[in-house]
Amino acid sequence: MTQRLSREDWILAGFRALTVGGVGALRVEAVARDLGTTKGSFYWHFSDPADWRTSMLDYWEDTAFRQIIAALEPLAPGLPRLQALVQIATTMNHDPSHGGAAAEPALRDWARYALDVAEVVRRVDAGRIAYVKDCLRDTARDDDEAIWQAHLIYAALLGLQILPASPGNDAQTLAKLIALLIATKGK
Amino acid sequence: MTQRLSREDWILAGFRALTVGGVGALRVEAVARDLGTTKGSFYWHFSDPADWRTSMLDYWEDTAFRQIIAALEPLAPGLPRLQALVQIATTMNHDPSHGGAAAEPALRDWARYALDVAEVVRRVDAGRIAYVKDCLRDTARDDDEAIWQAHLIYAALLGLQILPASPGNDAQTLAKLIALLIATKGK
DNA sequence: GTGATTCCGTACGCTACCGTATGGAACACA
DNA sequence: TGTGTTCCATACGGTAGCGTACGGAATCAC
Repeated sequence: MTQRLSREDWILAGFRALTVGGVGALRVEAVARDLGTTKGSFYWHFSDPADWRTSMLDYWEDTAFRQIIAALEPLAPGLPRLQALVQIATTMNHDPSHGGAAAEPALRDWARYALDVAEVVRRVDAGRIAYVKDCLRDTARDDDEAIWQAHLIYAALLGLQILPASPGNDAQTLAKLIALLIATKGK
Repeated sequence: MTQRLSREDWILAGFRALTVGGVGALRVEAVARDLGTTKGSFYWHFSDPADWRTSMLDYWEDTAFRQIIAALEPLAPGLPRLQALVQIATTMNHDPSHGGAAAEPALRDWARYALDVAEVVRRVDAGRIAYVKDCLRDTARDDDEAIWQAHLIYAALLGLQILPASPGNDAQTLAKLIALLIATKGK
């Protein structure tokens, strides 16, 4: 038992609550019970729930974008990175519920009711799409084609994550889509 | 002002609340204020909030699937229906907030925390995908290909609905995808 | 128009959460 | 061992929603 908690403990607990129960589960006293403590701890580490949520957003923006991109740096640019990205995105979907991809649907829903959350999600989406577009630079005919292809790939990825009835096939479906898009080069 | 309310009035008001504020906004007294009445009305028409939500699910399952499919019946089977379906799905996204497509993201998030909701959403998704697959019957090489193509198209549609401002048009992106999939026939 | 039925307003007790205030435990360090 | 700091538990008042009870208004039947 970690007796004394840190800010990060509360942030991670917040993501667990968000993943399991959605935005409505981001309540101080409920999460305190989950942590085996009281809100006395919370109000020591955070000024108010808004402060908590802001910290969660900062944390997520870091793990959801920068860390993944950094993990792909050692790979060769272009298709290898894109294929690895698809692999990561489709497999880490149901990972343990820390601040990773499992909380993303709830976070995306949260963004529909809170402007600051929407802004963070927008930045992450834009960054990811730009990254995918960059991976398609050599295979696409021109810049416009790379843009809409990246958009389509990312949208398909999001949609497949939503659909629960396609386990295991997500990576293959996306691979087929990418192969299809590349095959149209020059046509 | 409609003085006396019906069950359906409460159901539609529930979808408005769901669209604007998410699952957390499905509260009796708050929606009662929105309707200009009190919860005395609610507990007359419904036994409890669970009854309310069940009725909303029934209503949605009807409008989200059966009505749309019925609207496509007069069209010729195959591609015409699919193209019309894409047109409907991409344009009615931000329609007035009755129990239509605008509430669907919130409903989909709701499904992640409630088993009965998840079951309804699963049925609707499965039905829609089967319908798309049926539209692809003549253009796909075999049944398996039609299945994964339908899966991809529907996933892309969902993903594009999530992404806020798509460059160009969602309908156009989907049209390109469909054209691409059809062009691979026989290859 | 009057009686019965349908529908709604209001009041009450209950629970859950927020935010603050305050005392005290746990720890670091001398 | 003592002392200051860090961190947490508890208690309190306030708000919001749930569910019920009950009375009264609106509407219908005839």
